[in-house]
Formats: sequence, structure tokens, C-alpha cells
Amino acid sequence: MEQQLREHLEQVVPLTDEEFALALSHFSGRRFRKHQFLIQEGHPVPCAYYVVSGLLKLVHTDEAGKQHILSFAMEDWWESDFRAYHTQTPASLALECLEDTAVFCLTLPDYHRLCAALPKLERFFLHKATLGSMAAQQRILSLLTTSARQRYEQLLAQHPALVQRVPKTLLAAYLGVSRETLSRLSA
Amino acid sequence: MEQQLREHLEQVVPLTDEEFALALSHFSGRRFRKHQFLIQEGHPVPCAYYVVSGLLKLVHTDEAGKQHILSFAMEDWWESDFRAYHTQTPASLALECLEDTAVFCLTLPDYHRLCAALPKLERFFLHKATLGSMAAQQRILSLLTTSARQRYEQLLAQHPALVQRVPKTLLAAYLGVSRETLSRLSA
DNA sequence: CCACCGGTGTGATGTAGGTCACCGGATACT
DNA sequence: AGTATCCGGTGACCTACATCACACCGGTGG
Repeated sequence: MEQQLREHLEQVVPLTDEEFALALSHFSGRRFRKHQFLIQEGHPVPCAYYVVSGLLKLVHTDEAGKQHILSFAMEDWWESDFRAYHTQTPASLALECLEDTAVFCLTLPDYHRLCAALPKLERFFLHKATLGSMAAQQRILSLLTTSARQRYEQLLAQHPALVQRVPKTLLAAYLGVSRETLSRLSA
Repeated sequence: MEQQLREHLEQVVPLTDEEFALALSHFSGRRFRKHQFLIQEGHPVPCAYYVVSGLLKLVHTDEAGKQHILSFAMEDWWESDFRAYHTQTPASLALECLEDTAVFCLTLPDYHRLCAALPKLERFFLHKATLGSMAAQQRILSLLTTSARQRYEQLLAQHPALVQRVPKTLLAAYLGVSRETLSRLSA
């Protein structure tokens, strides 16, 4: 699992053995089981998480109790309630396991220490943040321009595996439609 | 206008006079007038822009010819079609002046050179990218959870000045509703 | 074996918002 | 002045999707 993290980092910045050891020393590995929460709404957000294996949902629950899924975090994803993480305020989102999951945790102080100790990783995080913000913009555009059916078809095309792994109810909460409408789209 | 850029950078990372001079040498200042395009769909995207003054829209036009506004770029904003910029592919978005506008331009090679020459600025861009991606996530959430009316009221609360500066038609294209519905919301 | 529950389909009905068509006031161009 | 173009309001109608209600199936645990 260390190896996987190393390859992930090295897809962006090459690292010597010593550099990787230094980086690794800032992370801690943890395992969670289905239905466990890494982040709960209203609680502090200690870490950002790199997902080694498993699947999680990043979700907001509105006043009416309805769930809205911001993203599914799969293998090789970074996930957290980044607003709450960076500002050290209570979470407005929950991060919950949909499957048994292994992650590397990075606390905020460790994140800052790591960037200071190894500026290369600052480049890595800059790269990830840039990609993340481009993806988010794409999703905004897709919410602005396309119908529920089109978004579902896009999702099928881009993440066919996900559609298998996840109950339709959750896909609906991700796409921004009701369970029932999603069900009727297959026709 | 140099002073404004300097203050903007220094809100995140302090700079010596020499450092700022070095940074500044990578930018070029330009002025555009209302209705001019900094980026056109289908064209290459030479630069990222820091807006000194004025107002622009970042917009996508769909097959039906309808405009969807991803963001309004105001004073102190960074804007571009970042996907096209970073991947050096043709733009899928247009960036057009809504008012006479002054910007600093940063080409992609200059961006890389600047980060290499002055790692502090890497930290600056990381900071901006992080904020940008948090804001985008917030907007996704707002599109998933709230009605047109609520989004309009949020916009009124958060950017009252913008609502004055911009025709309602464009606000509608930003909020993801038709001009007509937005017009009826005031009631 | 049965009760329960998570996941899914489907009908009936309600509604937010889209679309089309038209109008009237304000600039702006010549 | 006169005309076009932008901007915004409003009525009539339509459609995509939400909501509510119910029914079915396949576990899983007492």
C-alpha cells in the first residue's frame, strides 16, 4: 500500500527513496469498514485522505434530510471536506464508507510540514488542486447545460464500473434527480 | 496597477522588491474594451489572466446556441479556460469583457518558469487553486440542493454589487434559469 | 419459516421552471 | 428626429422532474 502511494505521487513528481520515506512519515495508514464515517457533519476534520482501496461518498444532508452526493471517492482519489479541513472549522459534509476502505491520512499540520520539507510535494498538490478544480467546473457546466438523462448517460460512459458498484439511489443523489426518475430513465 | 498585483500576491506570500520585480517580469499588462474576447471557443488559450479592473464573463455556448455562464471575473480574480490552458488544447469556453477591462497576462511557459524561479509563487497558486476548487464545490452543492429562487437570493446576498453591474439575462445564464423565470422571481 | 429491510420498479398526480409570443421603455447609432 | 437594438416584464401553455403511494424481490437474522 506504500508502493501504491509512491506510484501515485510519482505520476506527478519523481522522488528518491529518501524523499519518499520522508513523505511517508507524514502519513498514517488506516482501515475502515462499510458504513463507518471518516468525517461527520458538524465535527472537526482532522485529515485529508488518500484512498488506497475501497469506496466512499462525500455527502451533504439538507434540512429536509435529503442526501446530496458531491463525489464518490475511489482508489487513488484524495478526499475530505476541504473547506472545513483548511479552515479548521466543523464539517458541513460527511465522508462515509460504501465499502471496506483503506486510506492514508494526512493531518493539516503534517500537510504544511510536508510542503515545507519537500517543496516537490507542493507541486504535486498544486497539480491535484488544478485538476480538481477543472473537474468541478466541468460538473457545474454539466449541471447547467444537460438533462438528468444526459448526465446519467455521461456517467455511464465515464464511470461504468461505478454504476455497478453503487446502488441506484446513490447515483440519483449524485446526479441531482430523484430515485424514481433515475429508475425511469433506463427505458 | 503593478501595486495592485503586488498586494494581491502578498495577501498570500510576502515578497521582497527583487522577488516582485522578478515575478512582474513574467506578466504583461493589457487592456480590452467591452465586447472584446480574451478567449474564443475553439481557439488556443495563450494566457491566464489576473483582472486588475473591469468585468468579464466565462461562458459556454451549447449546441442550441444558449449561453451558460461559469463565472463572472471581477477585480482581483484569476480567470481563463484553465482546462484548455493547462492542456494546451482549443478552448471550450469564451472569456468576454462585459466592461472595459485591464488585466495581467501570464502565458503557460511563463507560469512554469515563474514557479521554478520563485517557489513561493507555487504556494500562491496552490492557495488560489484550493480556494477555487472549494468555491466550485460549493456551487455544485448549491445547484444540487436549491431552487432557482434560493440561488438568486444567495447571489443577491453574496454579490449585491454584481447584480447591479450585470443585466438580468446574464444573471439568469449564471444561475441556470431562463431570463423569464428570473424576471418572475422578484415577486 | 417468517419478519424485516434495502434496493428497485411503476402508476397517479403536482409543480417549478422552460418556451414562445408579445409589449414597452431606454439607449445608442446615423 | 427616427430607427434599431438591448433590456426587462408578463401571459399562455408545455414538459421534465418531484412527490406520494404501493408493490415486488432477494437477502439476513431471529
